[in-house]
Amino acid sequence: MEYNPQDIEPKWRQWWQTQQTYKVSNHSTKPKYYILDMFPYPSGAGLHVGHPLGYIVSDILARYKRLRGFNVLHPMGYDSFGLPAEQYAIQTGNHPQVATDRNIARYREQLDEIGLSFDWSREVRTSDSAYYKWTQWIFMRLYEHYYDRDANKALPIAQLAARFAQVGNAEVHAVCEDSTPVFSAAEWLAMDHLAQQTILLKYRFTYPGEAYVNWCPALGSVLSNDEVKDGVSERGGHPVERKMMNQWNMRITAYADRLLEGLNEIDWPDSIKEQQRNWIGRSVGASLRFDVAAHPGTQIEVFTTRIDTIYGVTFVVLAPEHELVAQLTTEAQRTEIEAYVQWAGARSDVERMADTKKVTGAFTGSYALHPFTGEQVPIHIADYVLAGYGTGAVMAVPSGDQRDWDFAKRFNLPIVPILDAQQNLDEAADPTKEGRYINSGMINGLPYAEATPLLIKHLEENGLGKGKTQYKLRDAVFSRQRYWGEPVPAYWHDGLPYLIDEQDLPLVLPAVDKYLPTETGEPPLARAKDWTYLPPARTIVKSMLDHFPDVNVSLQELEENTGISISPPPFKSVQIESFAGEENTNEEASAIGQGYEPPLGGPLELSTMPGWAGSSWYFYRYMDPENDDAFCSPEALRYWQAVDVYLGGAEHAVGHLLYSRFWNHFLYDLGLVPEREFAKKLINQGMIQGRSSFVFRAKEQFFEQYLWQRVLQPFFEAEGPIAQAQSRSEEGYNYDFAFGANDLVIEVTSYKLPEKIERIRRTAEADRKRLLVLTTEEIIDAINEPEKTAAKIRAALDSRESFYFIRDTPRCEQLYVSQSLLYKYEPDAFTKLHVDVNLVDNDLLNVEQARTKPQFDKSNFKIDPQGQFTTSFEVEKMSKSKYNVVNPDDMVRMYGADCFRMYEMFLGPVENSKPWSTSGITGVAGFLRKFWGLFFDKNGQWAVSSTAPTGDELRALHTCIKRVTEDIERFSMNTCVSNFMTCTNELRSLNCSKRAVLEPLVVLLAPFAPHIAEELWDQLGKTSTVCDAEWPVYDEAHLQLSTINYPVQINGKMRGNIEVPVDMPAGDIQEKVMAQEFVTRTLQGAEVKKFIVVPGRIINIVA
RNA sequence: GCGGGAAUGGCGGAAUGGUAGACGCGCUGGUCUCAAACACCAGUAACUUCACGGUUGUGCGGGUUCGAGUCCCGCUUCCCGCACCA
Repeated sequence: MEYNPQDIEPKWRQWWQTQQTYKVSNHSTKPKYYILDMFPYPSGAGLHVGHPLGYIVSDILARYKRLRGFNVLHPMGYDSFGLPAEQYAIQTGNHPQVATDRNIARYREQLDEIGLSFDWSREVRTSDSAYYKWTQWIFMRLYEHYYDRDANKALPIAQLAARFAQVGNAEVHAVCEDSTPVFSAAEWLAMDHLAQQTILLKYRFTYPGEAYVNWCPALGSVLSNDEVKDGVSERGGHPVERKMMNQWNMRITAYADRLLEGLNEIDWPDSIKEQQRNWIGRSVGASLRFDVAAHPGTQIEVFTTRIDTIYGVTFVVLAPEHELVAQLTTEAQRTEIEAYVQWAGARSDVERMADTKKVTGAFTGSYALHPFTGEQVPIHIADYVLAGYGTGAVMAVPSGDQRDWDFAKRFNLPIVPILDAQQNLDEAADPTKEGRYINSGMINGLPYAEATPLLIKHLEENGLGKGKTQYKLRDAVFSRQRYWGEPVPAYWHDGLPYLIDEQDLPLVLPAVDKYLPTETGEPPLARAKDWTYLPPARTIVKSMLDHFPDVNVSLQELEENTGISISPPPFKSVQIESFAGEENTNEEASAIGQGYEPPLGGPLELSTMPGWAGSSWYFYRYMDPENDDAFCSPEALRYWQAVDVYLGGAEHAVGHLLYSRFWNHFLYDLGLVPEREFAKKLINQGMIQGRSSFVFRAKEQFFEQYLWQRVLQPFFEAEGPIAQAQSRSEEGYNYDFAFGANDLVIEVTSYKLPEKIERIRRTAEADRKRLLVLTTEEIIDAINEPEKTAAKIRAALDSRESFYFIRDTPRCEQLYVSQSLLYKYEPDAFTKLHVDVNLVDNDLLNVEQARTKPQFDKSNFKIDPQGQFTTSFEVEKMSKSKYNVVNPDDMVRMYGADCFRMYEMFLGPVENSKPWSTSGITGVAGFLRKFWGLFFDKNGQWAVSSTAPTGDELRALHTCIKRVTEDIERFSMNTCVSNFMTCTNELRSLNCSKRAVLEPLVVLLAPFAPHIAEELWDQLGKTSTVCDAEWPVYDEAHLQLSTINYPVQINGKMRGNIEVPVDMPAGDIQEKVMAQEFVTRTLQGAEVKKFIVVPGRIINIVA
């Protein structure tokens, strides 16, 4: 029987499906193991060969753990809300669900082909209402909680309100907005509901608020910081501007410290942890206030990490947007300041980032009073001070900070040295902390370590400021003015948001007529009819009342008269199954809302949630995907706990991976999940890049004046119709002519193409411009279907853009077609493309056969000297827009899924990025064929025998078991494949077809190449799946040799080898080694100072 | 500028401080064949030698060690992330 993956693979995939081999139960006595892939956004482009890399790694791990006796949860789903589907909807008018469903179907098809062991019964889709019901539910829990600094965890907002009623907020240590006023218990109780709720919003984890946000006009939506790269939107690359808007926010800053600490307990790549630390950007320093001369009562608060440089302060700088700018500007300076503020405001982020070296600013005319010396220092504004960080104001120390130094130089402000270390402040600032302080009042003569605590103490004792920790992390903007996302489960009344009743979840996306913002600029949900919330009992009663206008009674009267409350309770207590061991109580809930009639309803929120909402908790839904009563049952959570290994790309470092940790910490505080961190181990798979192909077009001018007039025309005139291929060189260009006079193929090679030839990416745009681009595949088509191709070429060449270079694509690199061809077309004579001149046998030129049996005579082809194409490809991110996508389907069709899986693993370490290349896949294909060949004789007959294996055979097997086991454990899949190859080669040379050796090998191979393993397992006579076999254990005894081959070094240099029995004593070994010819020869009588035997390893003679 | 990572044949890449280059691709030669392809066998770091062998060699310069690709110190280059964060 011959190995033919196309025969066996679909058969077993079908069998696994009908057997439900991959279905996982939540009830098992086995230890659990949860291995998770980052779920994909199902884009219209489908999967490319880069996507499955991580899925294959996790699949191998999942299958391996299963063979080792674990109950393995290995699910997959789709992050199916998102912009592309919506853009498609805007363009076509179809509901985004349509595109989403279609894309998911395509993804599923492709994923299935690879033989991945996902339990599809647990699939989740973030855009399913049964799923986003729980996204909304978590949103509601966030709204109902605040962060308590004393408890160091999230607590119900009702408890906070209760404490306000007892002690006011001065004593309460809770995370809130800086602008929150201080009030006493009496003041709190005197506030009306509206005022109280407004205060509470400053504490809630999710809250609407005015803030500077990244507004993207092209997308018509705000974006979070991590969705903006280099001043443009990550998706689409549209410009982004800063704009003050009212948005829902997520108070992630409350967890800044917890998120930092948590990094220490998880096994994630250093780069990811570092990126997160960076993003959170904790810096410890002090905040202090400067009084302003001639403005009693006005203070400027600044933050500094270098309070030790306080005596070097010679001016103060405010951000142009700072709220005090207008007040502090003197009449004399007003014109200048206003002009500057306007100029700075008009600058986009891109511009600001582009010239950070340019020093700009303006003087307000006012002076601040130095808090330690009382000296007057000028107050400037400048856009190097950011409004969004710290207080938007800095104390400028030109001697210690380069930006302040630059500014001082530009505006002729004094620079005062403050350290006695040799400072050359004429050239640059000195940011070091070396030496002792001078010109520094109370800290003169002290070093840095002593000065800082002293100054902070002084600040705090004199009420000038305090030690403070500042973060770069901003609260995350949580609303998007888009359609295709989770509706925010809140409605508005009197300018305040209210949550809808939990019973009304999910709040389903309404139908709209168009997916665009309204004419007045409101989000698409404003187009929905009746996008208004009425609590359900009221909805019914009200509609009844509406239906019977004769019944002249209001809802309120009805409630009073019947005694039946048809309103939902104003605050719903949260039922919590606590994993943290202590119960959160909601007893004090009555403290708010007392004597207050909740609003009957109101217009629902028009914005939707951002893409990261649904992906911040999906790993729990897989544990219990059908549950309609909870996002996940406590039982399921207790069993599966958290993700053991999480696999995905590094591009989510500060987005998804940080938000998920935030939500998880929150859910943990509520006792809803058992672990602080949701993923113990994270592995980033490297990106597989694409090779982008470019076509070259001769510039028309070049063709007319140079190529044609000076090269081609004289050539034709001299030679007449060309019968044979010829070459000619001219000014650094080589032209190889291959065809007759009228239809001509010219290969042009040159290393100095650029100025005469333009490079064009092979894109839709290029095609639209009717540029003729032929791939080698199309050339092959041209032979098979000359009419079709001729028509295409004719159409293209009818235009003036008639001359093109044609380039092969990486997909066809096995075909020896040279890299660039230039066609000229004469309409009258053109009938057929004579590519066959270059090819040996036309009949064999279809792709399928060309793959298995290349039939070319290489000598007929132009191949570049290095055997590589020298021009015109670049390694880039693989992407549909770059026209460099390689499809896994094609690979699977050509070589089979097992081969594709193993080849992807064989490419190199999982975490490395690498360009995709198919060269080398034949090595893996050959291995599979050889492995298969161990089971069959030359005639294809089953050859497995029950003979007892020899020591060599057992050693080959057990070496393989040992290495593969160790390598899987450390995620070194590429060396696993090597080990299989080595073992197979050895067994082949030993002619081993023994069951005792091959059977364990099949199990070993099963995680990597499940199809061939299942087939051979079946042929070995097994009735149950190889997925449930037992992982073989290696036996050290089989690895032992009777002799050891020691390498012998003399003075650290390898000189030879010596074979000694395992049990030979060291003294005898030395005697034997010294007698060796190569030893005496190299030593030449030199005295041996030391004789080192590292048992089992090496011998080193020191002379 | 700051932070993280990397640098090994023609290529992808292997090497708990212990024979550098496993495994594969590519290339060269051979067997088979009318001839090719497939397959199989052998070779393949560089320099040197008829050969045995010798010398050099893991980005560069030092160091620790009997022994360094691996550890330490100082650089260079490249990739990734952040970037006027006070």
